Amino acid sequence: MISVSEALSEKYVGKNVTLRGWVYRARSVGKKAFVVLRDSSGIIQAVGEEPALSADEFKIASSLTVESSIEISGILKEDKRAPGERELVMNSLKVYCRNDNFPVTKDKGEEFLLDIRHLWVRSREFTSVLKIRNTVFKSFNDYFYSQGYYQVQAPMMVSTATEGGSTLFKVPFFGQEVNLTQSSQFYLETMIFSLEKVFTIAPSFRAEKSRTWRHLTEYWHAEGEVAWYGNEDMMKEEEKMMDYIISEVLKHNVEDLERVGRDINKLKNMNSPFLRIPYRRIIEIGNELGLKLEYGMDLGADEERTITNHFDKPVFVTDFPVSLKSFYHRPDPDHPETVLCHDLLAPEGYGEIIGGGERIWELDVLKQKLKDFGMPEDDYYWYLDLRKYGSIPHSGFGLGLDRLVTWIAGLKTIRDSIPFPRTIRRTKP
RNA sequence: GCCGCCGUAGCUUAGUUGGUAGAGCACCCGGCUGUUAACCGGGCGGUCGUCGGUUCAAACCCGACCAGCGGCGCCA
Repeated sequence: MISVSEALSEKYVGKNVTLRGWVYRARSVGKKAFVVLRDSSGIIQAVGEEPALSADEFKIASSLTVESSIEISGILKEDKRAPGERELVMNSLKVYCRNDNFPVTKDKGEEFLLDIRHLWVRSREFTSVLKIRNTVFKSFNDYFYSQGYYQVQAPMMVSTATEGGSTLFKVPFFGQEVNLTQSSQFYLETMIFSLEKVFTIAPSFRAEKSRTWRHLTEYWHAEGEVAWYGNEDMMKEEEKMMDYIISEVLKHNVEDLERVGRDINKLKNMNSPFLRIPYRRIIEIGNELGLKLEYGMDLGADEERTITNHFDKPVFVTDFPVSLKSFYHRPDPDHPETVLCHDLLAPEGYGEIIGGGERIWELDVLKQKLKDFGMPEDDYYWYLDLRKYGSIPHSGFGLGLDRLVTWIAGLKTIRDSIPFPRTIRRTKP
């Protein structure tokens, strides 16, 4: 038993081999049956005719249907007429499951593809997305392990919010209520006091009723937190991480990127250092590009698109005004009206994929911030304790892995980056 | 939450001024000695999203409901 990619290599030419998989296409011409077989590694054409196949087998081979599961044996031959220039000349055929009417055909609409996502995940296009996604997740892990980080896990059921409280999912919990987590950040912060450098990959949940190409209700959140790091240290780490992830995708997934239509040359250009532009300057650049921005305004989707289309590499936007960021961001001691933070905006109009920065580590400053934001100290007693006992400067970040995959693969919507997207109106399949 | 849009066969869709539904793909049958999303001929397949209204007559006009999509805001 060998895989399709092995069968396409030189070493099996002339040998009798057996392949298992699914029918990608089936055609018959006169006394010959052509079957294109698909497995996880690729597709290969097989040809069948009598007497190498029995009369019964030939009849079955010439009437196979799309996505039926089969096992075929035969001699591998070079043949310029076959796609891939190698094909299997069948001498036996076994059918595991013959389908009638596989629902996916050449005509497919976006909604229908979401309804039959459990079948669409077999398509060559989506298989390529899954392979790119796999490289992104693996290389994220590998990068941080190589830098001495520890992977940790935080609870998904929590009682405190990290962002605004209105975006929390409430779930019943033994007669009480808990929330599904929006971020593992605060839990990661607790663990830097023992491990110093930690990261996690976990789902985060947002109950915002977003209807956009860049939001999921449940998304994969990669987060890191590092003792003693300042904002600039954190950005440098993220640049190296991004370099590594992109180089790994370019190393393992060129064929996949081509299949999903990604411009690979653009991706090759995405190496560090990335630009660092303070928020104040972004406002000026936006106005030079014809936008009407004022200091203190948040960057909306249109503004972000205009700005990120202006650059051909990712851009760190730093030093946001205090009012635009959540309570845990550390104000710049030299410019207390801004916080020591960064957003990483992907170019080509894709926009924000990372948010991070220094955390407030002084107890009195954090208490004041909680008060300013109208958040009850009691709920955050454990977060405040971190500032009471051996508190240290530290920084962290959160990365939207689905957004990263969307950008790297050049996809139209974040829903195409994940096998089973959860959105405001979709929980099936 | 706000603004906009769509719903006809399993899928993609045509359907004029209101006159009772047509195609391509998939599937089935037949043909073809090398197909490349094969091709050619035939066949199967429709509660026109649901309910109600107007009309001699509704896929088409009106209303309500259901389902979904796009954009904004929020963020990763």
